[in-house]
Order: sequence, then C-alpha cells, then structure tokens
Amino acid sequence: MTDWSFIIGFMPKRVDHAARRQEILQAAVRVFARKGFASSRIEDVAAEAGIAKGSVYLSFDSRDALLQAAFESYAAGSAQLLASLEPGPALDRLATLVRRVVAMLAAHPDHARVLVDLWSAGPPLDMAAVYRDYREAIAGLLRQAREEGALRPGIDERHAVVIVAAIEGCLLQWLVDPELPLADLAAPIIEVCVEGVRS
Amino acid sequence: MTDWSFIIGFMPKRVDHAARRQEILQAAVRVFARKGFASSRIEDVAAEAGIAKGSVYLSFDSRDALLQAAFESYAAGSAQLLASLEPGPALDRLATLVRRVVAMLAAHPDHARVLVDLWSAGPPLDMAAVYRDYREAIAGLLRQAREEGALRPGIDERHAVVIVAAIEGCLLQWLVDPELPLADLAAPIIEVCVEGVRS
Amino acid sequence: MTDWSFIIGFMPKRVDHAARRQEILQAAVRVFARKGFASSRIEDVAAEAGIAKGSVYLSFDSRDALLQAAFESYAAGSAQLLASLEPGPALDRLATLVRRVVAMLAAHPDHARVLVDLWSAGPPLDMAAVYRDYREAIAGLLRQAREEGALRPGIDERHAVVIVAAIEGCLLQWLVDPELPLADLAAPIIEVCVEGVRS
Amino acid sequence: MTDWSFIIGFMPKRVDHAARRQEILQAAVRVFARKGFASSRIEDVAAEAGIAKGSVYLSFDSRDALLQAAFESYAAGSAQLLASLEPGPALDRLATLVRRVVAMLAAHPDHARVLVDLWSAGPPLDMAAVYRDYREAIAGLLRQAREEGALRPGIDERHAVVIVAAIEGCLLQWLVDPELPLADLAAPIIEVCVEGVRS
DNA sequence: AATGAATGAGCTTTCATTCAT
DNA sequence: CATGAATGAAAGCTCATTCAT
Repeated sequence: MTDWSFIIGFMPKRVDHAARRQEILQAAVRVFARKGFASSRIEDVAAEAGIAKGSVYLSFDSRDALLQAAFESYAAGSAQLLASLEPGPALDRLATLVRRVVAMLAAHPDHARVLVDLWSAGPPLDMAAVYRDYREAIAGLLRQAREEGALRPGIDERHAVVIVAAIEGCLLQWLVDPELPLADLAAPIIEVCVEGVRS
Repeated sequence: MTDWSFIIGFMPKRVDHAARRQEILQAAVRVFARKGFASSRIEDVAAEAGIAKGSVYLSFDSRDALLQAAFESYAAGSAQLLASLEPGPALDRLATLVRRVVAMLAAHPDHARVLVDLWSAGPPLDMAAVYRDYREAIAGLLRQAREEGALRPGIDERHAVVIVAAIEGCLLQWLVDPELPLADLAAPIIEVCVEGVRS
Repeated sequence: MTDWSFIIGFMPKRVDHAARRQEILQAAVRVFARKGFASSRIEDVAAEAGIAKGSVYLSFDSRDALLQAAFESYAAGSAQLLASLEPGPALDRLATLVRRVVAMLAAHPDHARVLVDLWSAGPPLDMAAVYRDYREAIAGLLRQAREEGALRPGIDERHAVVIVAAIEGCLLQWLVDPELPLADLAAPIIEVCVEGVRS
Repeated sequence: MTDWSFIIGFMPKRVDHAARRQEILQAAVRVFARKGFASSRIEDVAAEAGIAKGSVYLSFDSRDALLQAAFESYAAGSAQLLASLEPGPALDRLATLVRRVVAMLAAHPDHARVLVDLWSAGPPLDMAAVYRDYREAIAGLLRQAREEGALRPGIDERHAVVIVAAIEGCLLQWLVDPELPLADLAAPIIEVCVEGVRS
C-alpha cells in the first residue's frame, strides 16, 4: 500500500470514521456478550478495541450510546432478514424465516448474547418495535397461508405471538444455558409451530 | 424515632426474622420490577420496605443477595408448580401446565418483570436449572403422551424446549411490550404447542 | 460530656446537620481562598474539613453548590451590614458604612478572597444584586444628605456607583496584591468619597 | 483541505508568525470574554480563530499561555496609556487619565471582561504590578498637584489607591452587571476623586 | 435490633496536549 | 506548517457497605 498522500496533499488521518465506529461497536458487543452490559466498563470496550478509553468518545457520545448502537445494529439486521423472504407457499416461507432467524442468532452468538441487555434496557431502546415487526411479518404469512387454504381454522394474529415466542424462547434458554444446541432447534420449532398450524 | 421499648417492657427482638426478610424481599421485587435491578439502589428497597438502608443488611448480606433471593423465590414457585400437576391424560396435563404457568406470571407481574434481570445475572444464579426442570417435566409429559398414543411420531425432548420457549417467549414479548395481553396467550400457546404435537 | 443517649433512646448520629454543613462550607471557603475555585477539588475541601470526599455530598449537591453557598453566605452578610446602620447625619452614616465594610472584608480575608471567584461565576449567582443593593443603600444616604443640605450640588445616584467602586476597587487591589494594607484604606476612601461630595 | 501549494510554487511558511499569534490571541480574548477562561476550551479558541485545535500550539505553548498573553497585552496597553499623558496642570492630567482608562475599557469590552479571569489567575501573572504602576502614576500626579498647590492637605499615596479603586471598582460593577453604563461613569469618578482631593 | 452518617473504591466523562500524516 | 485523531490523567459524583450510637 504505497502512501500517495505526499502527492495529493494532506489526507485525513483516518479515512473512515464509520469504520472505526464499527470496530468499536463490535468490540463493545463482544465485551457486552462476555460480561453483560451492566458489568462492562468503557475501559473494557476500549481495551477490546485496542484503543484508549478516551478514544471511544470520539465515536460514541456515552456508554449508553454503545448499547443503543448495538440495538440499532440488531434491529437493522432483523428488519433486513424480514425483508428478504423470497416468494413461495406461505408456510414454506415461514419455515425459511424460522430457519434464518435461528441461523443468524447461532452465527452471531455475541450479538445474540447482548439481547438480554437490550431486553433489560428501557427507552429510548425500542425492542417492542422489533418484536412488533416480527409479529406483523409472521401474521402476514399466516394470512397468506389462510388464503392458500394451508391453515387450519382458528389461527390468527395471537398465534404469531406464539411463533415469535417459540424462536425467542429457544434463544432465551440458550442464553441461560449455552449447552443447549440452538442451531438444532430450528427443526423442532418448525415442526411445532408450522406443522402445528397447518390444516 | 426514639425507642421507648425500654419503658414498655421487653419486646421480642424480632417477632419473626424470616417475616422481615420476606417483607424486604417483596419490597425488593417491587422495586426491581419498577426500575430494573441495575437502577435499583439499596436505599430504594429500604424505602419501599419502610425501613432504613442499614437494616436491609440485617436480613441480606449484599445487594446481590437480594437478587439471589428473588431468584430462589421464583425457582421455588416454579418447582412447586411443576410438582402440583394432577393425574390425567398427558396432553391435558400439559395444557393445564401451560395455563398455570401463564396464569402465575400474569398474576404476579412484579415477579415476572424481575425475570429479565435474572436472565442477565450470571452465576451463582442458576436459571439454567430452572429451565432444565421445566423441560424435563414437559419431556416427561411428552413421553407419557407417547405411551398413550396421543403423540404424532417424531416428537422428542427437543420439542420440550420449544414448548418451554413458547411460554417464555410470550412472557418475553410481554416484558418488552406490556401492551401485549399475556393472560390471553395461554390459549394460542396450547393450540400451537399441544395440538401441534398431537397425533 | 456524658452520653445520656442510653436513657433517652437512640439519637441521630449527628445532632446538627446544619452545623456540619457550616463546617464544610467554611472549609470550602478556606480552600477556595487558598487556591481559587477553579483549582479547588472536592477532595481538597473534604480534606480541609477532615472528612471523606463522599461526605461532602451529604451536605452539598455538587461542587458548584459550594460556591453558591459561599455566595449566599456573603450576600447575607452584606445585607445584614447594610441593614444595621444606626440613625444620624447621612454622611456620618456613610462613613460608618465604609468603615464597616472595609473592616468586615479585612476581618474575613478568606471570604473576601472568594469574591474574585464570585465575580467570575455567572448565573445563577447574582452578584449584580449584591452591588445593586449596595448602590441603593448609598444612594439613599446621598438623598438623605441632600435633604440635610450636606451635599454639594450635582451629586446623584451615579456617584453611589463610584463610592461602591472605591470600596470594591480597594478590595480588588488587595486581592491582587496582598501587601496592600486593606484595613488602612477606610480613612482615605472616606476622605475622598465622603468629603468629595460634601458641600 | 488539500494543499496545492506544491503546485503553485513556494509560499512563505507563514507570512507572519506574529500576526497569526495575534489573530489567535484576539480570538482567545473573545472566547474568554464570552464564556470565561475556566469554561473556554482550546477547541473553542481554535474554532473562533478559524483554525484547527492543534494549530493553536504552534503559536502558544499551552492554554495558560493564552491567558498569560492576554495579560501581557492588557498590561502593555495600560503602560502605554500611562505613558501618553500630555503636560499640563496635574489634576487636569488626572481627569484625562481617568477619562482615557474608562474610554479604553468601554471601547474594548472583550478585553475588559477578561480582567476578571486575570484577577483570579495567580502567578506567574502579575496583575499586582499593573495596579502598582497605576498607583505610582497617579501618586506622581498627586505630588505634582501638591507642588502646584492644587491639593488640599492630607492627601497622599493612599489616596492614589482610592482613585485607582474608583475606576476599577466601576469596571467591576459593570462586569458583574452589564446594564451599568460604564462609559458614563468617567464624569462622576472625576467629580468625586479629582474634586474630592482638590484644595 | 435499627439507624443513617460516613466512607472510599470505582466509574463516566472531559479535555489539554501530542504527533503521525 | 496544519491538522485532528488519539491519548490518558484528572475530577465529579454515586452508592454498596460499615459501624458508632
């Protein structure tokens, strides 16, 4: 990587402020996952990121802003996941959604572990909105399934809560007991929640 | 604040140390439910219990001991609930169990709200054991159901995780979004989780 | 000092919270006088008061509250001084006022030294009001002097500013140069400011 | 921000290092006047000067050096003012001096406002010397006035303190209460302090 | 037993100063 | 020379815990 700056003049010392912010956020997520937000010190995050304590404040306004950013990152991932469902029979799409959510959680255990702190954190974090979106997406799939005649009678939006619950409840049990094979739970979730509503 | 007890005669040191401990614990649970454990000060608990800060330490060794006690209280309630199932067809017993767990959570929202702090708290709190017990109880019911021929094939212990998940996941969504009608969710949980495994 | 508390029951550990507040305030004034408010740490004040850092916060909400209290103390002393003038010929009363103000400043050099920090401090400290009161008191004396025919023509409220200025300006020079014999300046102030307006 | 100077040829490193120092100093004085030295950040000064934080250090060794420079600038102005008195009757020269000092303060309110920080600042700032010079100059005028027979008896160097005090005390009251019409106070100061010593 | 004043470790945040670019 | 990201010492404030009364 030749440094051409002597030709084009002065360059900002850090090309990408956003990248540094990402690095710190990821370090923070690792630290939060390891010791929980309540026990995580700014200094821990800085050390994990390999920078000095004060430097964290160049990218984040406060300790709480780190958790907020972790939330936003998670919420964005969730929204993206919900938006990425390909067309097809509704219950197949539902099964795919379940598989993907579980896979995402299992693939990013650090982010998943932070969830317990996001649940604890009050406003301005809006986890309620995240689950509302989940439920609405699944309720939409259930409506589509009914139109397809794939749903047994009596299934409505309240069952969307239960399907979200099955996923998040598995996640919860894994958070509390990491022995539990989270990745293997997609199948039984689908068997219960998808087959459990099929006509 | 003057203590006239030396005039009116001997009084029992403490009518019931255990009762005082209970009062404080219940006050603590209310406070934790209201502001979360992280934001709850010993002084808040003392004020809620109507006693002085230092007096909390006559019944509890530390702030963490309060959370530990809240955990033990919750774990005891859970164990009792699991132990109280009357005989009958397995899936009926399962439905009853679901109904009772949801009813208990809905009836004691303060205790339920503390759960999010219990999930966050690491050792020596052993929430893993609580859910292990839940899963084992439900797995036992599923085994009984299989012997009764009430279970469709392919249902095993992994599905016990999902059934616990459905309950705890509903609780979770309610914690995060109190608008959600927790008490009304027993029915859909049963419809999905019990009917979803029935042969 | 026999401790009778065993007879009358429990007594508050500190009989007088206000007294402790006073002790801390006086310690703070000494520290502020010595190093200036900007360079005074809460820990310095605590050490001067012979207590622990955290104990300062039992009596004062913040570091700024200490300066605020110092201001209030000074303002109260000023008001009291202005209110204590005995009857008599106006210009005699004015001379007495000057003498008393200078004597008070000279007698409490620590409080006087804090004035420079009170001048610097913005709202909510209202030093403007203190000097407004000074000026009004002196303007009142000048009006009385005019009625007595003791005043040469052309003297009005603007000269009250100058009389206050002569006092505070001497104080200022002494603050900046402690060699200056503040206590000896009452006489020349009177000679210039009182005789300078006499008819 | 790219530096094209390597293309358009050599440019003087800095047209005038002293000029840049001046610009920064003036920016600093404005900032100090606005928020006080204690609340003024190096970054504020840099922003006011339109340069980067680090560039301040090319002209000044430290934050304190900025205040020191402001002091030196003020002291120089004072000395110049004292040195510029034209010949004439002593008390006329004194009145002129008062008028000029007040005019200078009123004409440069930012510099005047910094005075309160100069009073607070301890060594190595030597405000004592500034007022010593003022007093000596005025004491000289008073000596000249005595030789001219214009002084009533009993007036000596201590009255020089009072005359300086009248000026600085008016300044002080204006600093604390900007409503006060500083520029209008020259006349009453002269009436009290000059006429008050005239034979 | 009950109290609450006192303690001080520990944490977040700020900002003067440095220095690689 | 100019820059501004990086640093880390420093300070205000909180609060769990102790203990004299």
